[in-house]
Amino acid sequence: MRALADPTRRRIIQLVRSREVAAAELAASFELTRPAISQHLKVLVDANLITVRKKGRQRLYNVRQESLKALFLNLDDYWSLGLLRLQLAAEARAGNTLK
Amino acid sequence: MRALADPTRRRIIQLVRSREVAAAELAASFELTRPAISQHLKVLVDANLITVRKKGRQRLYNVRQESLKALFLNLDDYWSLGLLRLQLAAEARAGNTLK
DNA sequence: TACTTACGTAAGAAATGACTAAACTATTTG
DNA sequence: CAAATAGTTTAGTCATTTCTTACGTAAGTA
Repeated sequence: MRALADPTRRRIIQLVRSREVAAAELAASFELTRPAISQHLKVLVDANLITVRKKGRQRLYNVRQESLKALFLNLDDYWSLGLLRLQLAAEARAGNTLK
Repeated sequence: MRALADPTRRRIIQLVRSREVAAAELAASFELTRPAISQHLKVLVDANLITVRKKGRQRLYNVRQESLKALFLNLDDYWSLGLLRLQLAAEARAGNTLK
């Protein structure tokens, strides 16, 4: 949860959400130095929110959707939000366009 | 999001999740001084995650579930987690015990 | 009115966090 | 092997966060 507190890290997650991205490419998306991004990536990896894979001399980062989902489901439960229940109703109302 | 980074504040949210709780009662649940708790409460109120109500000389705090839900739904969308979709399927599988 | 209760606010210390520049490591390329 | 590339690690700075103690305030009580 602490790992999600920083806006840069949240953007990183968004960038690696759909595909593997190399560290340099990530750094290019920000106005920060590469070490700064590298450190953010370490935090995210340590928090188990993203994965790293070595490919040649680059490191490819990718989101770990399951961990993010688990985190949210836990909080939903911990705080008795009934979030999922809510959405269930909303989708039923909307005519069940997906399934 | 930053407001949720602190573990003390997350516990506070849990404590005020089901009913209104006075500041002193909250402080008693932690090994922190009352001013410390008061400051955490301020952060949570400023972040619009909980509400305050004056009753005589006490201040009653209560969670603002809608804000929390909105926060999570936004992140779910921002990160394309499809969290709700996932759960929808799980519940259908479980036999739709709630509705 | 004076005292107590239930808080909040202010000021400052200490810890944590987010950077940068410089140095280091591993991998490919000439 | 030497040089370049892709990246991390280290050391140090500055800003923010989190706490405590001391003080201030509003509401009930004797």
